[in-house]
Amino acid sequence: MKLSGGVEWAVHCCVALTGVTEPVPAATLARLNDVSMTYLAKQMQSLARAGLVHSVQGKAGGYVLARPADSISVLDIVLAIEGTEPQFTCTEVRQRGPLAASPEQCLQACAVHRAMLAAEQAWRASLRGVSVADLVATVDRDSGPDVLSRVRGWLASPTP
Amino acid sequence: MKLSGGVEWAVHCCVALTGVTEPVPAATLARLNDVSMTYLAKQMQSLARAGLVHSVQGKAGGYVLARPADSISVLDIVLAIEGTEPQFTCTEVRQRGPLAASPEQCLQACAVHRAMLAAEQAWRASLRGVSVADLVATVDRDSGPDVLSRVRGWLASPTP
DNA sequence: GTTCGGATACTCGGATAGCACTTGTCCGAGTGGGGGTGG
DNA sequence: CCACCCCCACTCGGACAAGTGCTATCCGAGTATCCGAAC
Repeated sequence: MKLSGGVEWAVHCCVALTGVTEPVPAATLARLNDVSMTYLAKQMQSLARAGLVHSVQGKAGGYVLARPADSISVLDIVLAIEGTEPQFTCTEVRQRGPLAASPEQCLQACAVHRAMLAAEQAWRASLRGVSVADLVATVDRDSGPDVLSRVRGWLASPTP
Repeated sequence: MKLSGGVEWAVHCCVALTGVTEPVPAATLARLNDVSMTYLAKQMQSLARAGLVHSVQGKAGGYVLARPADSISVLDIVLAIEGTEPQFTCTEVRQRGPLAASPEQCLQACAVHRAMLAAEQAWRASLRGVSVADLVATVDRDSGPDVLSRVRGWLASPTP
């Protein structure tokens, strides 16, 4: 029940990518956050595979957000990195053992399964309600708009 | 982001333990659910360590619920098995890299951290709102009260 | 001066090792019960 | 017949391996750019 560490990096990168028009290479994003270049590249690949960012190859290549920031939710990023399979897998304990229930008695999910499913739905709904644009607005409100503008400027011409 | 498989077993065992007065050994619970005896014993140990079930040693020993079923939430069981540490660990990316923020600018949690925290709180709240007694009531309503009564009878005198 | 071509350097992408955690298992410590023995 | 004591079988508890997925890394495929040469 632990989130992959790459999720944090991916979300931060999506926030940093807002407002930039030219592609940003993974190496630049890695230097910005001071993290492993190759590993962050892997996370960006996952984002590209999920269609959240658009990757352009070549000399001036890199990553750009594929959609407006207000249409990319944090849930999209988490699912892109972690995978879309649910966190709880019901093994149908009911149908095992000496008091096994018949399959026609198990047409609907068991009570335990439903409780877990409801909790995961709540979790997903909370993450779905926060978009990358919301995060940008929050950062601007908390720390001032110059923080993210400085990030965008650095991404445009990074220091080697 | 995957729950431990033992969580399912632990919840089912807690449901099965409702209404029984004499201690039930881990081996009996394992046979009821047709799962690995030794591994389920490990999960029951975690429940005992968390104070959810009371363990009695000796010849007629086993496990009993330590509290009324309506005061044991599914969240309690999940936390007992998975551990209480939060699923998301913020590595303070803000304070790293060439544009690192100063520590006094990071007095409150960053926007990403707060979004993840809110989602986890929603998840926990959903699980906290479901007690073992609620699960029992749900099973009784769905499949009839005889299902759980048969389970209790089998736990009292199990077939070897 | 303009245009075409190729070499180049830089990018992403998937395939590849290392490590931590979950899964699964085992044996020892402790305890209540049952049977034997003595009164 | 009853009470006491010892042995035992049964239980939990923590310590010990194996498998699986996350972490981290590398090298190859692909492409826009830049430079040079030809027209």
